[in-house]
Amino acid sequence: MPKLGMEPIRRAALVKATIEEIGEQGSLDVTVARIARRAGMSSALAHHYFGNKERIFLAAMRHLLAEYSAEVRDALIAAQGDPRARVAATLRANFGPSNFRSEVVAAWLNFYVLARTSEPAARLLRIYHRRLRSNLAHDLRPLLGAGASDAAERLAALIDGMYLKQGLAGGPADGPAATRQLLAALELELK
Amino acid sequence: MPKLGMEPIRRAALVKATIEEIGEQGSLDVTVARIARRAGMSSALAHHYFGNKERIFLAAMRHLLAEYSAEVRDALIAAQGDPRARVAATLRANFGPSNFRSEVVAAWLNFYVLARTSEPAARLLRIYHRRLRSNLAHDLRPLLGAGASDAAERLAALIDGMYLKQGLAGGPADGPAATRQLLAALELELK
Amino acid sequence: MPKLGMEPIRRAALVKATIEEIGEQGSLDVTVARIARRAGMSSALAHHYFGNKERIFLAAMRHLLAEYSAEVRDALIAAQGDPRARVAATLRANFGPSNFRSEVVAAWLNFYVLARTSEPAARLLRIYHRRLRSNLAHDLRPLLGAGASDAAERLAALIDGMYLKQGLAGGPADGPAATRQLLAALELELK
Amino acid sequence: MPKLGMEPIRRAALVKATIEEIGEQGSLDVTVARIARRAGMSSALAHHYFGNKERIFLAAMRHLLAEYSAEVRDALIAAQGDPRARVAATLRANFGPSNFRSEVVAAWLNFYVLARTSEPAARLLRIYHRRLRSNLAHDLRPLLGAGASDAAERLAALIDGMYLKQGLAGGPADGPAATRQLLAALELELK
DNA sequence: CATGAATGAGTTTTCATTCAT
DNA sequence: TATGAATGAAAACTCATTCAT
Repeated sequence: MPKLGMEPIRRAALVKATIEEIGEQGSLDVTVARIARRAGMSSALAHHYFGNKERIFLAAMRHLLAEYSAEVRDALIAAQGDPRARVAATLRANFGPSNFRSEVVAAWLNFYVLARTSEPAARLLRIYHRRLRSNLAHDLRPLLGAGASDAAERLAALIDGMYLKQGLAGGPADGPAATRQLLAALELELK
Repeated sequence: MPKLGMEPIRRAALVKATIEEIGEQGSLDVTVARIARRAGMSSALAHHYFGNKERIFLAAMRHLLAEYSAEVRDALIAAQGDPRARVAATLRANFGPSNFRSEVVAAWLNFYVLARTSEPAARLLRIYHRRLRSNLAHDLRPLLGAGASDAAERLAALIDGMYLKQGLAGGPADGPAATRQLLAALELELK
Repeated sequence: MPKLGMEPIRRAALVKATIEEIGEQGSLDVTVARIARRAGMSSALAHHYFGNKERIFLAAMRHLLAEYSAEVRDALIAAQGDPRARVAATLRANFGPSNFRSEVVAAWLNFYVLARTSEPAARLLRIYHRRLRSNLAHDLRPLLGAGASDAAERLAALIDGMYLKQGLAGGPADGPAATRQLLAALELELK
Repeated sequence: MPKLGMEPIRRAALVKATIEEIGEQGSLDVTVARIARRAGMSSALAHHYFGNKERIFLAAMRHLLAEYSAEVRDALIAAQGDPRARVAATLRANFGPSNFRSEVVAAWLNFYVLARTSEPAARLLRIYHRRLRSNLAHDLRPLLGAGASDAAERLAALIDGMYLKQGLAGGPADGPAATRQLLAALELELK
């Protein structure tokens, strides 16, 4: 017997299953049928809720991005007003346990690929990119002045590079090591 | 009008077409039929020469890696013995016109994804990763001592991050800008 | 107009179509597409229900074997306890109208070939072989003692030989003639 | 440098390779390319000599049949005029080491299947069938009179049944055991 | 005599998506 | 709300066969 109010539950289950499936498979070549089975429903229902496969992927991306944003936001709140602490907090947030998990990194990498095909996916990724860079630049400005923007660019690229490295390694993610490297780079940027 | 000695010509044409196709499509979801057509032959012939699709991809990766290695090697020769010049040359080589072309970057990104599925692809990528890091570390050692290894890691990750950024941007690649950022980072590493 | 509970109907239709197709074609070189069309559905649906071609073949074999076993069983029941009547009944059952039809014989012959490639098919055929021989031997024991086993072997081989002959002839099967020969052989075995 | 007079050598090599390949593969699903490679030549050359695949198969059948006939003929010569000895010799010849080899049996079985598709193959097999039966009947006539024909039919079918059994078993062929059974059946036929 | 080159045609299998229930 | 039924379209891969050399 179908229940009322299932929609958000189903959608969340599908998003979760999508990320797990992509993470496990290491590729966007996952079938709607498998995602749906993992989420405990038929593929027809998955289509009912999302319309098509691309939209399932987009929802998963949005979920990851939202989780990521929340983690950064929390870190910034904790850092209060101190610019240097804020930059460090932003960097750290990228490698916290909820973002820098092996399967999330894998999904992330694949969404970069998706972005080459799907304009909405590209848009989402660009938003994330811009926001990260502008956050960093904003907090680096008082410390570095005109050079803040380039420094932000470098730090952001370094983060992405660390993700890529982790994506290639395949094993469990070593967040602390990555964090250490980022903080060292920050140190250098600040002389 | 079959001719003798076509094999190397056909193989090269297929490798070239594969990179172009992946670059254009922005995804590994390219068909052997399309690659073959672009290379001017039937898909059956492509299979005849490579056996299967994965092996076509691997040949394309090997080609890119070889091109890359050649560029780095040439740059190092030009830099002669000076460590600092050698590091700078290595960094520059990554963003030279033959490596940092839009379609090559796209192919590259996709090979990272392929590496999650195909062990041979992962092996190739790991070799490249290790070599880049050890090259950098070797030349940084006289300049930085114990910190050379971490610095090499950061510079290498920064390179990858720049590729990722370019991959996302999609437009024509701006090698000089990327080079500038890398040289700035090197400056910082060397105090 | 999809209906519920189609699975058993579809499976049965595919099994039937497979036997007909093999019988008509006289070879295992039948395509799933043709089988499916004959069964009134798309080849995709055939795959949905059976997974792959081999499993379609195996289901067809199992069907034939089950039909065969049922016919033998019924004949044995009718023969009651009398050993000689039981042996005769077993022999007759092999050439009854449901087993000794031209297309069934053709399918049978092809399953012998399939058994050389597919272990599950070989297993099925071995079971049938063993069962036939042990049934015969069991009922011949009281009549022939130690020689029962060899006699069973001969009668069983004779049955197979008759199938082979029919398979080669190609025309409509002449069950009564085959039965007559088998019963004559039985006569000889029993002196 | 191509040599003169290669034709019979090439043809023989192809026939041999065909039988081996079918025997090994246990199926007619062997490719011309594999047969040719096994015979040490290109598939193009195989086509040059035989025109098409079916004709390669037919040549292999003819070869087997000729070998078989020779063995029977030799046995009959050895048996001289004695009818009973001639029948026994004919039976024995079927299970001699050159005919009753595992791979030959496998090829044989597959040619039965081929005969359902290829009229020339069917013709060859019918000739063999008829000749075996008429040979047996001819020699049984002085011993059994009117019953000779039926007895010949039974013995011939028994031979085929033994081949089929061996074909299913798959292991090395046990000629002596089969011979023993055939001679026992002959014994029974002759009272 | 001999072969590498080449392909058209075909086959299995997969999958996103739709629809009646 | 939920799903089993159903399929069109596509893709990888295979192979007999042909042909120029």
